[in-house]
Amino acid sequence: MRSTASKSAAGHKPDLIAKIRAAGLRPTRQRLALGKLLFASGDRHVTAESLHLEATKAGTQLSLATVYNTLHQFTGGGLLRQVIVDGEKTYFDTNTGDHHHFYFEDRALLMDIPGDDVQIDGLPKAPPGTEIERVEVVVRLKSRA
Amino acid sequence: MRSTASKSAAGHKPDLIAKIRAAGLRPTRQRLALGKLLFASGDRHVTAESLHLEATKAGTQLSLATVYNTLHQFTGGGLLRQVIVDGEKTYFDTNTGDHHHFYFEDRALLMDIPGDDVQIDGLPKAPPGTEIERVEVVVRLKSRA
DNA sequence: AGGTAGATTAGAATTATTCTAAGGTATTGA
DNA sequence: TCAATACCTTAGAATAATTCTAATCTACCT
Repeated sequence: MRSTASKSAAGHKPDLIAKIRAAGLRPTRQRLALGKLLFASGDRHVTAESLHLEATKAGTQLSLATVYNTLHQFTGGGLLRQVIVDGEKTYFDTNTGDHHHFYFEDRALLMDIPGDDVQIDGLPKAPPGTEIERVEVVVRLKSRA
Repeated sequence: MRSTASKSAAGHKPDLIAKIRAAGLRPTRQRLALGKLLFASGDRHVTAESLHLEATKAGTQLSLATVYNTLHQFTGGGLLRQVIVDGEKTYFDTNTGDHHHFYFEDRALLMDIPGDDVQIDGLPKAPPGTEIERVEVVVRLKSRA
């Protein structure tokens, strides 16, 4: 053995490990594998099922329950954002910034709305005793006949 | 018998019967009962379960499946609008006009945003081959600490 | 290296919703 | 008005997404 790096972290980007640690989580094999899939490329939108399939195909064996757990833990740690558009499935978005979504109804596909140009005017104040946590805009698209 | 009105419609507002007929549906006892609950007062937001409970309390016996069916049929006929905010439940809104929602996360309660003052600017065009079906704005509220 | 808190897992449980097949009822045409 | 029929309703089973449970494992601190 030439290195003192922990086994689980071997061959993984320190970035990813730091990211997971920053979320208050241990960098386990499963979390590293899912984190790699999620954060390697640009912004992504996944469901628990799609990510589980992807991980399985990539050779990581883990249960769907773990994927659900991990997605929620990542969300809790600010690494992901949950987006709800169709009541069937819950989507998780690696873009945690303030932004909005296109939703392709036919394909059940979610896409970030590029740019931060979207502006909403004329919103009434939050009712007494409450405060606005977030404003979500979903633009529902259907394919043109 | 002094009247020739059909049995099921007895004692019900002709308005409601017309409304249900206009949606292409027969004014059955169950639909009239649910329609009465839904459209008697102003705008309402219900879930299948809440409406089923309400109907049961009001003395109408009907199955939850019928409530689901009826809500979807009313939606198909343009009498209701479906609103999805939390992935747990589907809400139905008697206000079918163009408007947006406050969502009280703590209470899982939906409320129309009053007025049509909300304006959204800076939205990009719909991607090629698609068209915008609807723009939905949900303002998520949490109670202030 | 060993103990322990935290993580993972399989499978059962839960929850919302839809389906199915059988019996009921509003409508319509005679 | 009445029977035929197309549409409704229903109980219960089925489905699908997600969460829970309790047992086993593992990362990490000492």
